Amino acid sequence: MAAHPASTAAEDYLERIHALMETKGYARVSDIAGELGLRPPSVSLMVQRLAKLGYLDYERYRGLRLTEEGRAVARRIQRRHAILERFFALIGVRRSQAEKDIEGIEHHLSAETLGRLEELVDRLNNSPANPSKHREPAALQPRRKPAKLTKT
Amino acid sequence: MAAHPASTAAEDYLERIHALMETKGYARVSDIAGELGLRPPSVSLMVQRLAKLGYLDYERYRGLRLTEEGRAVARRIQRRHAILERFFALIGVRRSQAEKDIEGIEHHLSAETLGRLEELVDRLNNSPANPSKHREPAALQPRRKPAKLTKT
DNA sequence: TAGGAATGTTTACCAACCAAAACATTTTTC
DNA sequence: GAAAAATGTTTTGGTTGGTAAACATTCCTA
Repeated sequence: MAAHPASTAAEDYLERIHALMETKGYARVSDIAGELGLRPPSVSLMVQRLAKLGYLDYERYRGLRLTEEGRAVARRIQRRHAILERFFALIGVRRSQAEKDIEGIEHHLSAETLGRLEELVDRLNNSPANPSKHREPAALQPRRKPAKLTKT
Repeated sequence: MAAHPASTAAEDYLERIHALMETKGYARVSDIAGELGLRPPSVSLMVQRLAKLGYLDYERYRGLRLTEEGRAVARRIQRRHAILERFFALIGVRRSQAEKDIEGIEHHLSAETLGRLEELVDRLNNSPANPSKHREPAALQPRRKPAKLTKT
C-alpha cells in the first residue's frame, strides 16, 4: 500500500517517467528534463529523492527504473489523468487548454471526486443529451485506449 | 485586464480577505491567519507583498483594505469558486470533500474550462445562470475596534 | 584507444512560503 | 494614564524545488 502520495512535483516526475518507460523503454535524466521543461540538475536531484522514497531504483550515472510501488503510483496518476482527459473532452475544452488545466489540477482531486467525474462521463456519453453545439466531439480525442480502467 | 494575479497562495489570501471584508467589514491579520490556518507572521509578510503588488492598501499596525484591482481579482476568484461549488454539488461530491478539492484546484482552471463547467451546470440543472446575490448580515463585532486607514 | 562530445551529478545559490521567538505597537482595563 | 493584554511585525531559520556553473562519468568516434 503506497501510503505516500508524495508531493505534486514528485507525481509529475513519476507520471512522465512512467510514460517514457512505456513509449521508449527507458527514461534518461535529460529525457525527463525535456518532458517536464526542467533542467537536468533538478531532475537528478528529484530522481535521487524518489529513489530514497522507494519509487524507483537508481544507480549513479547508470540510469533508473521504477519499482513496483513507483509503477503502482504512476498508474494511479495516469488513470486520474485519463479520467480528466475524457471529462475535459466531453465538456468541450480544447485539447491544448485541457492539457494545461489538467496538469494543474490533477494532483488535487480526491478519489471521491474522480469517481463522480467518471460516473458523469460514462452517463453523459451514453445519453443523447450531449448538445452538438460545441466542436471537439469526444470521438476526436483519444489516441489512447478508450480506457476501461479496471482496478489495479 | 490586470496583469494576472500572483501565486496560488496570493489568490487564497485575496479570496479570504475579500470574504472577510464582506462579512465583517474588515480583515485583521489574525482574522486572515485564522481563516487560512496560518500564523500571523506569514500573513503579515504576505499582506506586505500584496500591497507591493497593488492589490491592497496597507499601513503598518493599522490595517488593510483591498484596492479596486484587488477587489476585481478577488471577485473573479470567488466567482470561480462558486462555479466549482455548484459543479461539485451537482455531481454529488460531499461538501466537506468538495471544499478540499476546490481549494486545491481553483487556482489552476482556465477561463475556457470554467465557462464550459458553468454551461454544464446550467444545462444539467435546467436553471438560468444567474446566482441571486444576497449579502450576509454582518454581525459579531470585534472586541477590538478595527483600525481605519488614514483616508485613501 | 585516446580524447572530445554527450550526459549526469554536485555545489552553491535563489525564490516562495511557512513558523517560532523576539520585539513593537495599539488597545483595553483598572 | 499607566500596566496589562491583545495584536502586529521583524528576525531568523526550515522546506521544497528550481537554476547555473563546475565537476564527473560514460559514450562515441577518429
